[in-house]
Amino acid sequence: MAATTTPCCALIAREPLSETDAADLALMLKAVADPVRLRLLSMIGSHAGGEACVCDLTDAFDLTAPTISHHLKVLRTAGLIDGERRGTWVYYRIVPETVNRLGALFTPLTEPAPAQPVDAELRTA
Amino acid sequence: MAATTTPCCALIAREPLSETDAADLALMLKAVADPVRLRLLSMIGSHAGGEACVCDLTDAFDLTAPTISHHLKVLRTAGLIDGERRGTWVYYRIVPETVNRLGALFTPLTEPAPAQPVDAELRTA
DNA sequence: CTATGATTTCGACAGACGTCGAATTAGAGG
DNA sequence: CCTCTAATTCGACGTCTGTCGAAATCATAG
Repeated sequence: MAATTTPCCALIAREPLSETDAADLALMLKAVADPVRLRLLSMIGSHAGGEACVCDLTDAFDLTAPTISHHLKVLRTAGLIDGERRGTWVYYRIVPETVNRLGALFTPLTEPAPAQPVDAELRTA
Repeated sequence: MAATTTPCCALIAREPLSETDAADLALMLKAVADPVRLRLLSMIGSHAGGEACVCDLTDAFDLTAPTISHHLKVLRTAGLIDGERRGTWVYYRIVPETVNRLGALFTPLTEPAPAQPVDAELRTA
């Protein structure tokens, strides 16, 4: 019982990221690397019921509705949030699996190393 | 024994990010939201001895030395890596505290809520 | 001191990105 | 059917960003 534990660093520091994994992850990170989108994500996630109406979000910024809509689309395309129309309003909620994937990249691991290669962890929820 | 535990979501979904925190974090995330910089970070972190020479990194890409140097500067400015010159070569290593801060943002918390407000966690290592 | 190799700085350029106003789509309610 | 409001799409504009080649800096070796 020696070979399966690797008490080291964050996932990103385990082994060099493949070119395609890096490109993939960069897309997700780009989506989140903007002050407005960070706040949107945070507002949606911390809103009562776990979801927020676009109207609530728009009011919280000094930006036009098209701009907010654009940012929401970026987050949605990256799989970080999910939107649903109910009547006149559209409600967005966080997709925890995708958000967690980002966290796993940079969070130090103290657990035993997985049986599968790193790729598996990156791609799976 | 009721008020101090909040078994909820990631830090980012705890409460709405302040405007300044969001701007601050976006800077760090922008630094990492690029395929080349992600791979650089990964290569540095996973390299033997926890550090890598610029020459090693440059060889791994189809990019010119100035471009790699530019990306390293972005990572260094964001506080994600730290460089040191030893003789002819310059060696870079990861700054784990900064990297961990990113992870904490998106990683779900199952621990008791902190005594300090969320701001404290975002700013501290 | 000069030469050589490693790394960074500088200036330029093409492409990506955030923002807006105008126009469009989609329901709700007369 | 018409109107009103919510939200998205579209087109345009200025700015930021990734890349390069040329030049500068730094340290070791002759």
